[in-house]
Amino acid sequence: MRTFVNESFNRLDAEKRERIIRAAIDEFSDRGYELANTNRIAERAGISVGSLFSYFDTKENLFLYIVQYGSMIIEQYTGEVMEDEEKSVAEKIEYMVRLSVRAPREEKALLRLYHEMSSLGNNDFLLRVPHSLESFTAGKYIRILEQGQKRGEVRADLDVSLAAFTMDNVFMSLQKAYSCDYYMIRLQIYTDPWIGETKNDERVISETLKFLYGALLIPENERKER
Amino acid sequence: MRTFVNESFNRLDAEKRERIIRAAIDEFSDRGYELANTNRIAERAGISVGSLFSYFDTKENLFLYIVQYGSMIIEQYTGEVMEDEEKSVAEKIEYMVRLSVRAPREEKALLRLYHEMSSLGNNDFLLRVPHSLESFTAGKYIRILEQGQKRGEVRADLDVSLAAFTMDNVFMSLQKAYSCDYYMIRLQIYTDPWIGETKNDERVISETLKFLYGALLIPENERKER
Amino acid sequence: MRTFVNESFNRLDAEKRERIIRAAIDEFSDRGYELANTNRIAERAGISVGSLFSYFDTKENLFLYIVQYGSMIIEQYTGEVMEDEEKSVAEKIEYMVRLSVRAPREEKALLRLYHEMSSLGNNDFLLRVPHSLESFTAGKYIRILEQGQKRGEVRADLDVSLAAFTMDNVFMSLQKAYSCDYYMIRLQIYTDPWIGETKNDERVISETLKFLYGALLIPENERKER
Amino acid sequence: MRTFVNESFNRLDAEKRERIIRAAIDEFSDRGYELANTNRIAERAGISVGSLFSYFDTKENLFLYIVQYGSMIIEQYTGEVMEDEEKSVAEKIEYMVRLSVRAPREEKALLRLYHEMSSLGNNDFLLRVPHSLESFTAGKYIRILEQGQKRGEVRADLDVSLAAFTMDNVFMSLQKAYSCDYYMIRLQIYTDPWIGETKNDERVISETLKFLYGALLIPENERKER
DNA sequence: GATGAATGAGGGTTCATTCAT
DNA sequence: CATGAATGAACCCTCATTCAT
Repeated sequence: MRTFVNESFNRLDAEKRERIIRAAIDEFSDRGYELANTNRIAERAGISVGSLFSYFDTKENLFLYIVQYGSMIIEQYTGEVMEDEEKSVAEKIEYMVRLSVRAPREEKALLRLYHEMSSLGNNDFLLRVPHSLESFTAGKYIRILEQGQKRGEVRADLDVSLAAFTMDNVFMSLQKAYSCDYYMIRLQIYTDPWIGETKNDERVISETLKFLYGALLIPENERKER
Repeated sequence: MRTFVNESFNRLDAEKRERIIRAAIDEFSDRGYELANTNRIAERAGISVGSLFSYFDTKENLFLYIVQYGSMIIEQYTGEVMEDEEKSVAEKIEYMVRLSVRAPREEKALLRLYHEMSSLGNNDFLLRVPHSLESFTAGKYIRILEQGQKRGEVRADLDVSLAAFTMDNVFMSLQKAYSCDYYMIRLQIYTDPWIGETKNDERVISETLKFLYGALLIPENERKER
Repeated sequence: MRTFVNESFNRLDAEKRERIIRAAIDEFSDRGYELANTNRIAERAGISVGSLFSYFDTKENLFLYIVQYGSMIIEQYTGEVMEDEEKSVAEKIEYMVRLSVRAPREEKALLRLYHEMSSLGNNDFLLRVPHSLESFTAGKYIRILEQGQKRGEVRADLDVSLAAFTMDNVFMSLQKAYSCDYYMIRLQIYTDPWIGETKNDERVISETLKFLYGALLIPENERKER
Repeated sequence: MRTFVNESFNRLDAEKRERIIRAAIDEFSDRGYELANTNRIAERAGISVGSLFSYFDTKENLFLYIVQYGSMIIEQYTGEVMEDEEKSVAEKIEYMVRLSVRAPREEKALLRLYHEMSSLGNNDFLLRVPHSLESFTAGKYIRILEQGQKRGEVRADLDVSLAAFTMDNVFMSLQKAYSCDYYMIRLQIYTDPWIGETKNDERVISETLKFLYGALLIPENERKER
């Protein structure tokens, strides 16, 4: 795995490292890559620019490191539930949908950052972005669906790769709706009729689940016993 | 509807207006909002900066106008098919999925631009973005599903607002995968196993349709006659 | 001839152009290339940095232009005397020696600048430096000596290229002694015994001439009539 | 003689001292004074910056010390030959010319350094530069010429101070032509016609000698016996 | 004495916007 | 109305020097 950080950064004590990472996440997620200001990141972190640039050679490297770091944090959220053999596919999907709605509240900056990265748009910069999170996630989703097919929970006629891709799209869209202003507004446009109703989240969750179950699962009453 | 453009722009002859719009679309979609350069836009358009700023008060306004303009173009693509009473919901969905894969080829810059806007991320700027396209689209999708429910094509237990939202998410993700580098790479991660196979597009389309039909439609053999 | 300047600069009125050139010459010759500050150059010239960088793309280009400009000025000094068929080689040499002592007083900054360029030391930058002055001067000196050989004034056994080179070295060293602190001190070390004596310049001139005549010319009484 | 170094440096063992000096010479001659980096010098020398700055109070002092040191090395090259009573002036001049061509090959960095110093151009800094080498050399050259006059080898009408100065200028120009890129290019401009010929060095040497002999010496057949 | 992490002022360059012509 | 020269604040990154360990 490519490394974007200098040794010296890893020698720092955890508290300081954390401060710097948080300062960078906040700045990048507040203003986006271009508008983020390295001097301000240093200031937010309570260190000098000189130090910042001794830890990371360039603003780009700092950003890439932060993204990589964010990926790890997000991976942890998906956690062990997904690997749990006992859990049904339906339960795992529910876990992910709930996470997609809940995570943004706890790690808003991190998810914005993630969105920011995907927005780098269209320069060569992008090729240096670490896609480890995507690969990891993709593999996990595909495996869940494959296993679900074997167990008779998931529709046998689906191409698991593509089904996993589309499912992930749904998760991602949900996360964005709960972390980025633009997507939040978009959600509100759709849910305008509800405005003022409580328990919106619960409703979003249950409807999204209905959607995904319909798309992916074999209705319980039709499942063959194995 | 808020207007971001000065009168003087509308008095221009169509050819010049078109030139300016294209120059702006290209520049914004090539470099993203922050990196786009108003001087270069003027140059690309063959006019002076002074003129450009007499048509649009600020870079922001220019961008917003361009996005609004792009929305109109994209709206046209969805066209009359969607309103056609003769067409089934399944046919309309198929039309949209095919469009999501095809449109990026024809209007890549426009779609990137659209993505660029959604990436503006998190500043007050965003609140001024025209959401007319979203509102329009949202309404259309909701109506289609409502009608589908009446006709017995669409699952009756769905909340149409939310179902439309999720369906739109799937369309959007598809469009991004075919117009923005980052999302293209992400798609490739999922479809790695296929690499080298031909007819990828057709496969993406058919699998996405399977997904959406499963999520939204009542299987034909279960439909009640009305 | 490579051009380091943008069109816009040439469109400026002469007075402003002169001001900018002088400001740059002064700054570069005062502080040397690395320490010269483009913001200060703009300030000295009474323009904005923005303007300065619209005339010259980079500090490097500005410097190169200034050097090229300086070369032209210096060339003019050598003037027509050198081409005058009536003048003897001895007279031409005397002219150059006197010029080498006098010019630094009138164009100290220019000559320092020239020295500064030769001091850029050892980076690829150097290869972009215009050597037109050198080529021009070299050609002129070589021609003078060749003609002198034909006329029987210059020793026939000399290789004119190398003799011209060494003669030029002597001129250059003299110019530096009169324009750059370091070389001035060096001259003083040699002439320490004289300190306090007046007419030092005249003495330097006459001794340098004696040196060069001895090296290059056939004593008058030994010249063959042609 | 002013000292630019702290006691602590002299207490170091010779090997370490040498390492530091070489690192500094290399860095200064590679990049020039302004671009030379003290952190890199320390690194090249395998010591810490802290130590470096305990030996030398400032970058300037380090540079001045290094120049002084280089002077000593170069002095050694002129060696005893110059003092040898048996040798004729012609032989001594030939020795110096050959040295001027050869030395740069062996001590390129040192000579560049020397050139770099003379390029410091025009700041008060310069006044602190050690001119011991110049004084030493000047004295030596003057003495040689004086002795030559007494012996009837050197033209009696010359002012030895000035003749020595000009002769030194010729040596210096030669050294620069063989150690600094700019002056190398200048030499090539003069010797363009020769390009491709071998034995260029030998030719430069013999022509330079012809030049200097003509300038300084009494032709052998005209010498009075003493 | 030795280390090397930390400092922060400084500089080349860009670009949205203005305004005299 | 059109032009495009002019503006200057803002930003990424460097590096000589210090000082706590």
